[in-house]
Amino acid sequence: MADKEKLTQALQAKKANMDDWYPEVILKSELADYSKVSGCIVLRPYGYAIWEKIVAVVDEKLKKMGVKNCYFPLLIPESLLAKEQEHVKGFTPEVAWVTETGNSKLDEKLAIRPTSETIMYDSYSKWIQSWRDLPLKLNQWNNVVRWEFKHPKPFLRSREFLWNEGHTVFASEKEAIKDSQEVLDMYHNFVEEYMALAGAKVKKSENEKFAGAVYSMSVECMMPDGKMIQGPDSHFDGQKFAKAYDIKFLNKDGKMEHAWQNTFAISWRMIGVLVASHGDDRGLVLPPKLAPIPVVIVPIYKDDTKKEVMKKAEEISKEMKKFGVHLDDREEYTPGWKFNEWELKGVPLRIEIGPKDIEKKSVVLVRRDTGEKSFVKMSELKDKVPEVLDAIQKNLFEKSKKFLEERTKTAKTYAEMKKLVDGNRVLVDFCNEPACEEKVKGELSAKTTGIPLDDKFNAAKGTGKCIICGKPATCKAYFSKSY
RNA sequence: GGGGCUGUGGUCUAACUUGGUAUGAUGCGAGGUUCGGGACCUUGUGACUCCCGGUUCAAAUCCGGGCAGCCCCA
Repeated sequence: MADKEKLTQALQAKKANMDDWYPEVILKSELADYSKVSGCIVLRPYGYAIWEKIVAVVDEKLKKMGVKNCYFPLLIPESLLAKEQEHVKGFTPEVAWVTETGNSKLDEKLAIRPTSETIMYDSYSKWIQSWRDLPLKLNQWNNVVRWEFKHPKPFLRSREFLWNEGHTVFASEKEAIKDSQEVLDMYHNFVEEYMALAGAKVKKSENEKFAGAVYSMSVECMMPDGKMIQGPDSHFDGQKFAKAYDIKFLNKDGKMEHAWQNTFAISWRMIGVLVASHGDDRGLVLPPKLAPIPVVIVPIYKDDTKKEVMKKAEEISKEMKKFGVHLDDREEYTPGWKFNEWELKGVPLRIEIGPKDIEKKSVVLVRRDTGEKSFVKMSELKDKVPEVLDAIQKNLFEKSKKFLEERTKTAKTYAEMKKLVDGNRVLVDFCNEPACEEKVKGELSAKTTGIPLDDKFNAAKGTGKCIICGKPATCKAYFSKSY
């Protein structure tokens, strides 16, 4: 009971205290666990199953775009890492190094990859000779290490994390830009349609762009406390890396040119956003499209009805196999116990079947998102289950969208922004100068979470003066507290 | 970057102020009884009290350092 009380307390604190609720629900639902290494978490099978689903969907989408998977080494020689100045400056404070093996020191220390631009582009410079070698679209699903010094948080800020890193090369600027936009759209679609999270497509400010990029775009999500968090991103790198790593090709006219490049990524951080956004006082709430177990059947029986109930439950389970149904046939737990456990684990839909249901030739459906119970004829179950799963998916997204809209404000003055910035994202006229952004960081602990992009990737234009410095606004930008 | 809190079987916890090898629950194993919202009974199992050092006849308890987790502020 003590265990239960503790759990309930922490879980019921979601609204009041996210910081307590969030790690608790991750541990109790067996998504992940802490490890002996600070900032490095253990992804347990249930959590890994969600990651596998994310990988499966995104991987398929990438392949459709002509991206091929590959694998590059975990270790990167120091000399390679140092070639692109801005990139190095951005990453070296967080790099973990291998300096010795066994008892001997290495001549050149090796970086554990914080990202793989440097080692991949060294190969690219060899592989790309002619315009016929382009475009080159490679991706790897791997792990990277960034030794952050802020307090780690499972998924949201971990020192090692899983992600994909796509690195594409094109013969022209136009092609590269178009491709980076398609990638961002793909991620945006994934975030909204599969994760059921409202995602804002934005261009990053000068201050927040990726180290080495010409410009960066991302999908930004809002956490329940109104702080923004960066989701998947897509960067246009121009020819910066091509020049640093000597990636050149002979064009159709026989002239040597530097190639144009993009990079893009989505990480397991999104699992954290998913957990925090959809979860409630009972635990996780998973969107059907990413739930390892979308539907669970809980049989209810007494000794004399056990045989009959189980037979029917197995029958239904088989019939519904394609929806990913799991039959909880454990005998050592009572139905009530199972209800609670599966709710904690966020299973979107529960089917209850007991003697009374069999009599009426129906079952009880219970939605995780609303808690709503309904009675459904067994004969209609095959149509009803996908319908309800779909409704849950939509409902989660609509809730997320509404939340983001409610928490989106505009401000005309700095004072107004100061009032609104706690718990909202605030749209203002902005000059896009790093100095202005640093000022806001210092004074309000807030930063830009991007310049809004429309469907055609036009960045929102400024219509007056930057509300921070008063110089002409070159764009509109969202300011908010962020993760 | 600055400040604070915490660390005891797998989990949650009592004892810490006032030093004497650890309380209770949960979990786990076995058996029985139960099963429509975390049932119950019997019995068994499980902790060199985060690590290193110091003080002491004696340390979970006091002191120092480390590690880890959490919170607040910049």
